[in-house]
Amino acid sequence: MYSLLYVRIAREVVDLTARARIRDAAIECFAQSGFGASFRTIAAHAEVSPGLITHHFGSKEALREECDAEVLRRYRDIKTNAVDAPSAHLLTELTQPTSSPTILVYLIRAVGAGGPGARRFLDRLTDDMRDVMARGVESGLVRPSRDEEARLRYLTYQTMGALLVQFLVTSPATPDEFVATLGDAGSDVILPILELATEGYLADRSILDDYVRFLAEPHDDQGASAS
Amino acid sequence: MYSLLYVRIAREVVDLTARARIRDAAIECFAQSGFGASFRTIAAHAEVSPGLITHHFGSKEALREECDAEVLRRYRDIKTNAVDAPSAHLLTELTQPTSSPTILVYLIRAVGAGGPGARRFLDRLTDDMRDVMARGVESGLVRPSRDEEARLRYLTYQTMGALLVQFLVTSPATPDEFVATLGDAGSDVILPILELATEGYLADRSILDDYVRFLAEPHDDQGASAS
DNA sequence: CAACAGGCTATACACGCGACCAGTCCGCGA
DNA sequence: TCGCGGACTGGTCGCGTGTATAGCCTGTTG
Repeated sequence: MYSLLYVRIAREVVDLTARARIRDAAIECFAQSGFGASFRTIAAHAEVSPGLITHHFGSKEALREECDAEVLRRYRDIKTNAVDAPSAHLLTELTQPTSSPTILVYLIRAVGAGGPGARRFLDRLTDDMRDVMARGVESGLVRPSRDEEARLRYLTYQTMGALLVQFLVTSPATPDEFVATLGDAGSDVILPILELATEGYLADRSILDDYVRFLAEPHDDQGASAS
Repeated sequence: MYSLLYVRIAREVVDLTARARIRDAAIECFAQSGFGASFRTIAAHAEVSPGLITHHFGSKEALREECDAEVLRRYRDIKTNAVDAPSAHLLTELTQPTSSPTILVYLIRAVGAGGPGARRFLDRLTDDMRDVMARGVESGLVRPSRDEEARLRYLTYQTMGALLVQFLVTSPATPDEFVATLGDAGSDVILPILELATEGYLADRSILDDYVRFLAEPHDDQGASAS
């Protein structure tokens, strides 16, 4: 019994157990070539046979879920370890090569894949953003919103969406190439981001004020919606 | 000779020629189920045999390109026909069910597919946005930017990205269902959009001002970058 | 009337995928 | 020492894809 434990510990230290190696290889392959990466590719990358993946995970979907969980875990680690750098907003933080390019690209691909998985990732991202924004509002750095949750969600969608689109049009060969692209085009993208963040782009307040006034009016479609 | 002409005209009026029917069916299927839609599905939708698609278009990529061109053409038509409604920004216009849901979803899917095709679509969208923004700046409705092109590009990426993400997490069964979803969640999304557009979310100008001052400083990495 | 041309169909092919399974090897436990 | 169980392998299967091709069927032409 304890010898089995020994083996497990030893393999975790020196080189991981085959199961973990497959998982890590899958994460890398998914980030590299999308979730269409074949078992054979992953197996070759993990230096195991294709059949072993099925043996350990049963199906591709199960493997995908385990990879998702692992990436989410690592992402949280990166976030909590980077609290010392109080960046103003999410994108600045994500753009930093601090977080592993593989994780960033996996996030983007997970969102890009859509479905419930994408929703889970976005919820997690929203959670992290929520803390940042709350602290920002408290410190007076960011304006309070009339609907904090809605603003949070849309900001997340917007930010991740811009990142996703940038990724899609670049179609980089490797995650590192993508973050390099971000750095290259950085001077072109940071200025509009900051401009839009501090000034917006509408010079006329009337549209917003009209809409707020419209929302303040009583509506009748709420009570009768269920019937 | 004229009888052949007659046939052509008649089919264009009553029902289109098989080639056009395939193209339209492909556009609809691509919007409905993505570009992975099979020849068989498209053929069934166009009421022809799968082989006929190959016969007319040669390959799937060629079919795709023809669909892209057609959608872009129709999109431009929709845009030019809707000049009478001077909407402030793109998303308001796109959200309207004025433009056919199929076209909107095809746009989103084309961007989501990535690659050079996505770039073409985004460039076209940027072009349209450029006119709107220029007119807005002229009329004093929107603030001028320190870098109009960069703002334009990022705004397009942001807007389309948010739309794309929304589409991906909803994973609607049909284009109509998607625009319906937009309408349902509209009250949750319009407010943050307007807020962010007119006020931004940063209360402190210092970050932007610092960056602008930083850009004004002379840089040495430009001349030595090539070596 | 007969022959032809082309739109159109049905079938067949090659390929890559995930899933599955019989068999091998190694190490722990009795 | 023997035997058992799980890690692991390589090959095979069915499926669905895009592509290629041989043949039918209709309308036109000499």
